[in-house]
Amino acid sequence: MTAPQAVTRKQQRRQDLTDAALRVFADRGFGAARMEDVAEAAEVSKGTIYLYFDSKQALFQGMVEDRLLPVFEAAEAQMQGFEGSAETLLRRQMAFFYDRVVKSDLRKIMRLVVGEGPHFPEVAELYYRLVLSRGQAMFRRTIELGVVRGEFRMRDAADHLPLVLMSPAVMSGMWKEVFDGLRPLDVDAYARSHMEVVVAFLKSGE
Amino acid sequence: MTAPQAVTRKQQRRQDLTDAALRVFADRGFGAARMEDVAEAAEVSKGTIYLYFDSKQALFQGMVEDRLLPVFEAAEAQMQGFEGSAETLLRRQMAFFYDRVVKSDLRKIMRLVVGEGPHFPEVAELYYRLVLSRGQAMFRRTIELGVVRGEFRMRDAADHLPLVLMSPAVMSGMWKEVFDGLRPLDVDAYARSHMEVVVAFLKSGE
Amino acid sequence: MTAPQAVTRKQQRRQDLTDAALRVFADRGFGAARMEDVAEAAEVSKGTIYLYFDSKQALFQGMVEDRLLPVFEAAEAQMQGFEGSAETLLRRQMAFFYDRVVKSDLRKIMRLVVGEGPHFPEVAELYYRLVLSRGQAMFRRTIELGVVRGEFRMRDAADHLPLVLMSPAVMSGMWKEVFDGLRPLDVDAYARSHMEVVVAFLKSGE
Amino acid sequence: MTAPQAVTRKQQRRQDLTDAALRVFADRGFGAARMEDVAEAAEVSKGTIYLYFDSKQALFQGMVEDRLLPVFEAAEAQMQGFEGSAETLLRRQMAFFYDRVVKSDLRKIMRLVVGEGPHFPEVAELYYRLVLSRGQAMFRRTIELGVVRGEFRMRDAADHLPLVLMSPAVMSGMWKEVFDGLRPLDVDAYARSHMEVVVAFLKSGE
DNA sequence: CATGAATGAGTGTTCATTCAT
DNA sequence: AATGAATGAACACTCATTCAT
Repeated sequence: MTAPQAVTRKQQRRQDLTDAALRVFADRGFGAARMEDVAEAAEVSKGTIYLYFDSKQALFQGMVEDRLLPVFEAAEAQMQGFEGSAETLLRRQMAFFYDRVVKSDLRKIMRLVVGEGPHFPEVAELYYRLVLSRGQAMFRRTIELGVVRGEFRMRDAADHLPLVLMSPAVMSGMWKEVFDGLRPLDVDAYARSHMEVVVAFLKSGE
Repeated sequence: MTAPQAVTRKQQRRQDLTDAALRVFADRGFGAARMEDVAEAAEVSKGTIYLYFDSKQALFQGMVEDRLLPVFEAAEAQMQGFEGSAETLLRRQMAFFYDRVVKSDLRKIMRLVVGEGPHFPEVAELYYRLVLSRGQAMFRRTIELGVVRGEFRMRDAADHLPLVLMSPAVMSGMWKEVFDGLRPLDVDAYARSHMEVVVAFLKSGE
Repeated sequence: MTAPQAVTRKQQRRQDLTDAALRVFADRGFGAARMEDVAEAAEVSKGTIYLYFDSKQALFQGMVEDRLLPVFEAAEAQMQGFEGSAETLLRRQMAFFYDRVVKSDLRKIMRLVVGEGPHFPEVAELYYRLVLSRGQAMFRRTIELGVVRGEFRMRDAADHLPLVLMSPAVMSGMWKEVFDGLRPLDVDAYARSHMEVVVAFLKSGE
Repeated sequence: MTAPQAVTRKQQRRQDLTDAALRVFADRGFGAARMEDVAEAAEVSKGTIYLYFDSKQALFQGMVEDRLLPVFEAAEAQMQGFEGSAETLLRRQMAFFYDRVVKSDLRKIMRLVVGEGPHFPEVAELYYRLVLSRGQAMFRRTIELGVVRGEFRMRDAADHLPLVLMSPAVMSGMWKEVFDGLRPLDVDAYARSHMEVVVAFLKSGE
């Protein structure tokens, strides 16, 4: 009887904790974040965190994982059975990344991965597997689709193209986190410039 | 009598310390780095660091500053009096960034700035002023030169172009630091792809 | 449920800590006393002290305050509604000071205030307000009572009399703390001499 | 040839150092005083102190000793061959103490001895031997002289009288050091009250 | 004699983690 | 499950002392 509710409640608590953890880790950095800060932000006591996570590091990894998983499910769901042009798909994919990552608090995770990744191999590995590897594969398939359909030019040695072409989006997320106080970035205008570059390049030939 | 030697020795010590600091901060992150680790890496005692820097934070900031300053002097020196085509200048500038930042230990500073910048406003500000602001200005001047000379097409709303077009270089530095163990990146090949994209885009019209 | 016990326990801990602090600070002086010594003396861990006091200095001040407050409540309670002669009251007040301060560990606080007061303005101020100012006022009232009742002679310029007349008691406390190992002081005999001087002087005329 | 000058110079340096030490120790307390502070106050380098004193503790002891010795030579010199009344001698002795100790920086040493004495047995012992023991003996001889000459009444159990009667002078020195900021003390007026008490008591009989 | 750069033991304070309630 | 008092390892920073110059 109470089982389903209990499970729901437990999941809710876990989510409250990872939400709080994201805020606190992003604010202070992993090292300077205190478990008590996370507890306060989640409105629970210090000890409670340890009922859900084994350690500060496990909380960090759990937070990254919990936040990353749904986004890629959504990404792949959106692309399922798309029927339009390659350019439209490409623009849609880029817009998805800007909307769901750069303009949301997921960009904080992006920055945390860059900042703390080297000290948490599991996190770097998770991010690589979940985001970078699948993201590049999706992007590559779209480019190939465009080539096949004659929308885009064929390129030699296109191995690095997905990373090169998506870098500006990552950069914009970092900028918002690190330099926005010094020089605010208009993400929408920036994203339009970015898309123009990508599309113009893919269509260009000599 | 001892003055010239003393100055040299003092400067040498400071450089030894910032070198050690770069290694240790990059390895462990600012929070987890221990002053004793830095001391050991510099082969001095813990107390000695405090003869040169007031605090751990001052060491971090001093290290970033000491390393950033010479590179931009070199960059601007190299561009002085350049006479060739805009495309050649552009390629030279990008190659400079790849050689002197991405392929050197300066990329570690780049990552540290992203990771720790939000908690050290002075560092973010220094990096913005020294690297991002001047770097974008240099890049923009080159693009404008190309437009004036008829090598490149004129673009509307080119405000964000320098950042968009240079992002892949920054990304490659991050990748080397964070994900190279999972999937090694061939920076030279990547840089060629990057340049191809930039040049093809700038030359492309509708 | 646990509230009444919790309060008691918390107060008890605080008292254990100030007791330990008094012993350790008196033994070693504020500067040389180690927080770990206090923790050991109170049979708690180092960290526990910081659950009750913000810093070493706060512990010192809290200890002085906690110990000083009850004694002056007791002093003024004892004098309430006294009906006998001024001389009896005077002797009783002096005896109270010898019993409760000079012959107890409160004399350690007296010495600490002299030793550390200049570096802890709050402590000096607290001691002045709680002990010196109120003590002199009490003593002065008793002298005035004796003058009014004709037991004591009227004195000109009696401003400094309370301090002058009580100084020997303070001195005896210091002596016990500093010089007793070199030349032990018989406090009871000393106190009798002191009282004899005070009473003889107050009764003397020209 | 240079020997006498060298000796003089060495003595001068030692005196500069103990002067500086008195200021710094009195200001900060022994524990918080830094050897570098003393060096700066004496306008020498840190290392130089160790050419004159073996350690911080030796500096403290040397300072106390150097300052105490001359004062007692002066005291005993002044009393040599005095021919007047016991009361005049007594007043002169008390005035000497107020002038040379309470109203000079020697009162700082008095307070330091009380504050640090328990942790520096040699200092306490030195102070006891040089000041307290000889001071009490001098005072006692004067009282006995007065009794013999019929100026003062004979007292039973007069063992503690010198200490009891001189306490107010000590107290005034402490007050100036510790509480003068809270309530300034007029030492001259205080000293007159003190003398009145002592003389009136010694002359009083029943 | 004098210097001041260098040392490294020592200490106040923090905070992840545990556990009795 | 939840709490929060208690722990103790860890670390930034200080400063008495040394010694090469």
